[in-house]
Amino acid sequence: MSNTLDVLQERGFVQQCTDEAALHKVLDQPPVVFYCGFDPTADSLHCGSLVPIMAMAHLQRAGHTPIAVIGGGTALVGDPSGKTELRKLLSPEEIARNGQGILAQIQRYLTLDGTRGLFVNNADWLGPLRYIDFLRDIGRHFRVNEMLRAEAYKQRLEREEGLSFIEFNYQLLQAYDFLKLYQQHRCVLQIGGDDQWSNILAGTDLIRKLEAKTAWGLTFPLLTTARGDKMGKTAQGAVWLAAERTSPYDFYQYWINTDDRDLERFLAYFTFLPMDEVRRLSRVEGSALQASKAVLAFEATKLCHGEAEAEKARQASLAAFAKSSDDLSAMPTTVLPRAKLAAGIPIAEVLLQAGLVESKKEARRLIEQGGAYLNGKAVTQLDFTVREDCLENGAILLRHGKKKFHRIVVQD
RNA sequence: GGGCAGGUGGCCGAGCGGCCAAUGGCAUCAGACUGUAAAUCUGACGGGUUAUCCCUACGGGGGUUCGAAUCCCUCCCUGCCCA
Repeated sequence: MSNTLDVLQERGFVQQCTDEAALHKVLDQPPVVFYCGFDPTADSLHCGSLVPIMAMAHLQRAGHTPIAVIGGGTALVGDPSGKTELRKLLSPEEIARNGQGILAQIQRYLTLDGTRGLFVNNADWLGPLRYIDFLRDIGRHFRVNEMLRAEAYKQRLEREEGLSFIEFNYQLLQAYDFLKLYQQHRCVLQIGGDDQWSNILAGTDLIRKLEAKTAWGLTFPLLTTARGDKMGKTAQGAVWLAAERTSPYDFYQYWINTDDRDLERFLAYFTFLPMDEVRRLSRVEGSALQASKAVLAFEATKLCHGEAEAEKARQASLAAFAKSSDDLSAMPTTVLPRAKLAAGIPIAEVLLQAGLVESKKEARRLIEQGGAYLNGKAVTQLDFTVREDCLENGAILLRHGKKKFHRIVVQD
């Protein structure tokens, strides 16, 4: 069996590593306890977080023990790494609530049963910290001149917004996390995005200084799409893992729309398909890539929402785009009272209610530009009224542009 | 604490008394082309019971003026230099 580090490397997960040869050796003897932190800045993770999650899953599959650390304490401070601006601070209540949501999502990918894997909140040990004690025990090990040289701070230092003292402390807290996890769980590896590199090093340094032990760090490349956009962001906002925020259908569509150039990387990152299969799927050319993208979309949706939801999303997608299915049930749907429809509703109103436009002015613009469709036909009249006779098989299919669909059904 | 320079629409960045809902770039959206991809071209791009009418908007508040993003006062925020 190949070493997990080789697996991660082959799949493109490794950007930097503190000591590759040594880590390779360590990972030959599972279980190695490792951790990755997640910011509870929202009640759901978005698909950018799938990179660390998948990396953790690969490590767990190889017999290692993951600790998912929810940054309940550090989120009170705010990580400046790689950020160009100061993040707004969250209340402790918000953070606690967000942590719960995130835990549920991570558990779809990892087993965190207390034995094979753990879930902890760093607020547990950061909360009770006493400032003077912390300064004396931990603070003394940090050189400010050294910290200032870290890439993570450099950007902010050079920018106009500057860097506040609270943010500057973030690195100490994250290093302290690593130390605590080492002391409590013999955790010897931290993984994270490449913007975490200096924070991770701060942790391994601290463990060396205080425990005279070696710990390792591993970072992933910061994911951007071929176009240079941040992974998981669309014009409509982030692609969330929570079904209430991004429906399985929309999640599926996100992956279907992957840029050709990203396909191979994404298959490697976001599915568990063997690399031979990944390469085979990526080798095809032209429109045949669409079928490969469908595999990516299905696999990624299956991991996040389960096979049944993935299948429904696939059917709805086929129904909308390829007409080779008639199961539209997974498509985002709005229910209207039959009486209201019988009375007639202006098309702009319907588009607005369906969430396909954000204002009536936008609806008007869309119609004027020929981008509004009702049951597959372009709507040309600005004042078109939607009535009961628009129902086809009990539903109305609205479309914004080429690929944003929404279904309207009525209820008595 | 003192001095200087700044805070403009999702971002960058012009404007410096009326012609400003605010030049330009990026992003976004639609159309054409296509493979639910990319690139390219064309158009749109604050909101409102579509009106050449109203509302909201140039860090917050107050003021001068017929009229302010533009001038004055004050508060808040940021950077640089000095302490």
